[in-house]
Amino acid sequence: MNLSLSEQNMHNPSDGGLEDDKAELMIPCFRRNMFDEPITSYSNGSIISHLLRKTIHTKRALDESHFYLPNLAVSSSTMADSSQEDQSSISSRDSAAESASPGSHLSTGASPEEDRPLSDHLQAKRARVENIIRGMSGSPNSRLHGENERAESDVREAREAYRENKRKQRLPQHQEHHLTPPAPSNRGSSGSKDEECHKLKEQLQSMQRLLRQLQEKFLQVYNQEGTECEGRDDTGAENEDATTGKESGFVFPMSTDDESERTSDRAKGGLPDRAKTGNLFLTHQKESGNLQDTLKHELCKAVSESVDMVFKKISSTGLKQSPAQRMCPRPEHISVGADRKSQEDGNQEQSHTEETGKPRALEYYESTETRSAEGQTEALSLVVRKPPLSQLSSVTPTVKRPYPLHHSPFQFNYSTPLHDSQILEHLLKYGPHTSFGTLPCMPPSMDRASPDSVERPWDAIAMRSKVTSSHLAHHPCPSGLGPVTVDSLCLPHVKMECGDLQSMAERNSYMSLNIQEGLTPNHLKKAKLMFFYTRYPSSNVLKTFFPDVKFNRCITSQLIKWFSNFREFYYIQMEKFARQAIVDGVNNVKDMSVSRDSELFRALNMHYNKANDFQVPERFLEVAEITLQEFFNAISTAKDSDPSWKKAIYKVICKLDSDVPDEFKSSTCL
DNA sequence: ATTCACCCTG
DNA sequence: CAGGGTGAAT
Repeated sequence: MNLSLSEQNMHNPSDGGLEDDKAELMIPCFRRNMFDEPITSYSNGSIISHLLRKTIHTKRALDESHFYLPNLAVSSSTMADSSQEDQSSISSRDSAAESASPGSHLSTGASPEEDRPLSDHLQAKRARVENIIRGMSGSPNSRLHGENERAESDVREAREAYRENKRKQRLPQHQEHHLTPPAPSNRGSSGSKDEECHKLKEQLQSMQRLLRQLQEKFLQVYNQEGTECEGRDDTGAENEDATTGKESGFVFPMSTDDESERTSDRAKGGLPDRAKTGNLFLTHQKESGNLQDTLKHELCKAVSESVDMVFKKISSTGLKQSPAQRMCPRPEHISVGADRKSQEDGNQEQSHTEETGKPRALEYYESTETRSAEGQTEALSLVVRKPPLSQLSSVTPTVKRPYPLHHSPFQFNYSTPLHDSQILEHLLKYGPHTSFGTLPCMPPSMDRASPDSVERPWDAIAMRSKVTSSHLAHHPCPSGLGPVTVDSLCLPHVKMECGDLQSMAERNSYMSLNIQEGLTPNHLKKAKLMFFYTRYPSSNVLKTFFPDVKFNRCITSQLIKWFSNFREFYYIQMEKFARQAIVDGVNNVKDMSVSRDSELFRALNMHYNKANDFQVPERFLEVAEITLQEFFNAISTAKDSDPSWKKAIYKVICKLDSDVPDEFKSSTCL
């Protein structure tokens, strides 16, 4: 599914068997997400179930928890080991894990670690979880900074190795990162790194708040149910907070520069929970099932709200630039500020690693030029190749045209989690590589995009037209959605990278509604009429008479194929009527004539001029007659025994082309 | 190696 | 009408 899940599968490979494992599995993921990813890739229900159980355990076994501490280090090193293994032997498992759905943890066995005794395994996981909770109640700052560094470096290794491996295996991953922001760049500028750290801290804080609230609530209930209120060495103050509605007892040592976030988080997430908690106090012990459900529900809310806050926070930090900066984001801003939200994938990392020494503006244009040059020299193939992943972020600016202002990326509301449909919609509108924050401020030089950079979208449109052209007649294009929209689709990437996305797009009427470029049914009709004049049009003729078509190899081939098909039908009819005449006893070639009344002409006219709204030139009748006579002669003299007997006829006919009237040059002649 | 035309098929 | 296969021409 995504990196997080895949790694999750890798690093927790022994999650087979027990139902509990499924929930417990979430916690390592949860913890890791504090550092590098938002919590989006697991189900709330699982987490809540786990937390409900875990809180009890924590309470009872809290003082044991130090016993498990070493396991945390084991866990960390295990990740690193996995990452190394990843490059070699794990590849098969890797792909298996990738193909596995999030809910298929139970079936992803076949790992060496699965042989580990289950009790050990469970203990280890439990230890990790408990350590998290303990650390949350204790001094997150001290613990987190130490572990953060260690884990981050381990995770970094693992992730990079994993990515390296993954890049080789498959490039299209955009749809897999919708909800998973790219991992922080570790090699970027120190400024961006600080920014990353800051954001991670904020995420961590949110998570901590959530866990704390969870503990509060559950311990309240637990105390209510239990006979005594055990001294809660780590969260003692929380009881009061919960009952009084104040969280003053919680002071997160972690340094933060944004108190308002916490405040608003309380307002949004905390208070409703607490109101609910008040009700929970009335819940009887026998109704613990209902209580659990209620808790789950509330926790779902709290988690989602927390995620909202994190996203909102990140979004707002991304906008904390001067207006000028905002309007003209440098590439890394595009990546960091936008791609993370768009969840496209971790490519932004490359933008940091590339030519970090250069002035950004220079890098920006240089990369653009590089891409354009490549686009120029690269042969255009039917299957548009995806540019190397490492260059995607630098490509981004080149592909785009200026977009209408109402498409401003900042219109995108990041305070709410992005849903797949939103992502898809954005991808369809702006293209998968469009940073959500790029376009309204493209440099002027980008506006008048070089022919090469425009070529790619056209290529794809042409290809799309092959698929959708037959539908276009039934879906007249809204006039308001012109080439800009089509261009914005940036289909080459969609087509080549995301099979899934592409298929989704094909099912989306949005696509067929807005593609009016390339070869349309009208072009086909026009080509058919042109066939009355020329059976063998040169590519120059085609280009001359289809001025509204952006020609590339694909389009040209398609047009040539059209005329090939026309000829095919034409010659088939000729042969058929010639043979029929022979069968009918015609002996003289001169008896073979073609008039507007003849069956042959009606057949041809029906094929090329179905609407019969075009006056077929007389010359075509002559050519048709000549062709028919050629066939008649050939068949009469038994030349058709030669496998290539038709070629002589073709040779004659191809010389009979006449000029196409200039009226056909107008794209509006139809 | 590429392009094109033809042929066949669906 | 498009796609795939084939062979000739370049």
